[in-house]
Amino acid sequence: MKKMNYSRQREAILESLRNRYDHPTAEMLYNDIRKEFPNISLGTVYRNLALLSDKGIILKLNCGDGVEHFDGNPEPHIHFICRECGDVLDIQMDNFNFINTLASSAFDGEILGNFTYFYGFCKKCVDKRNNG
Amino acid sequence: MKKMNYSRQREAILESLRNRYDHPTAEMLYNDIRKEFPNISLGTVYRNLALLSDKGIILKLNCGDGVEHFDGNPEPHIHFICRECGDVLDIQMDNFNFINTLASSAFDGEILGNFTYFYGFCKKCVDKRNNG
DNA sequence: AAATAAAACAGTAATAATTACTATTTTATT
DNA sequence: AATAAAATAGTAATTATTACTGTTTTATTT
Repeated sequence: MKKMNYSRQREAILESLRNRYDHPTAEMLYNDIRKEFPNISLGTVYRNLALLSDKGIILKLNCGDGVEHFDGNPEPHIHFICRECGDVLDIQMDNFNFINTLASSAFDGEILGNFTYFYGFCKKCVDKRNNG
Repeated sequence: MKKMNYSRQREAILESLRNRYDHPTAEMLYNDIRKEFPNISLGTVYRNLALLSDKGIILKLNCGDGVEHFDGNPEPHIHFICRECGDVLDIQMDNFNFINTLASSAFDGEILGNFTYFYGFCKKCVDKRNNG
């Protein structure tokens, strides 16, 4: 694997991603980081996000809206997508990978893992519906 | 909802999709249908696939490769993606939606459903590895 | 069956997300 | 300080998908 030199931009991208919990797209991060690096290039953001997810330092998510989302937490975990506001949230469920065993017994091949997205309405939107 | 007139092209698209089990992309279906309708337009394929999935007659899948896949079986079911050959296969698992209940108790909001993809190596690729 | 209106079409142009290219700058090594 | 590799900004290219336009098909009404 190719050697990785330090870069301020990459550091800022990673830090920015780790400081937020909304699973942003490349463009969202770009807008964030521009405040600190006014002339960073969108290509730089994309390239570094690809690099970081190749190395397993971050996660790339396909939430179903046709745009790549990124997650600063590389540990496999479960996600939730709100049908109302579009937010992508974490669900903390330990030992969820038992479903791999379950699937293995229903499938003629080798199952290594899964990616699972739940959808529905987040607390914020449920509250808004009930109160507002 | 808008009324739907009959069209030969749409019928051919749906039939072609139902006759294959590899969860093709719009382009793959296009190439297939061109044999019967040499000057069908790719836009027509896209438009009809969108229409059909809006009506719940087919399913649109996001398999994580950045391209839309389609499934002639609109019943929610589980999918498997081969890391080797990229094939998208069905897994027949009844009562899988108990995981919604499981997730509900770990999440502060309303869970309506899930989409779950397993990945690994399909039988074909496992066999190839062992024999070839 | 002819007339009419709505829906669908083919073909093409436009859009959006992402990747590739290039000349320059930065980082790390000698 | 000199050098080579890696990264950058800025731009161009690519890919998947959607929108537009004038024409054809389908369905409805006379």
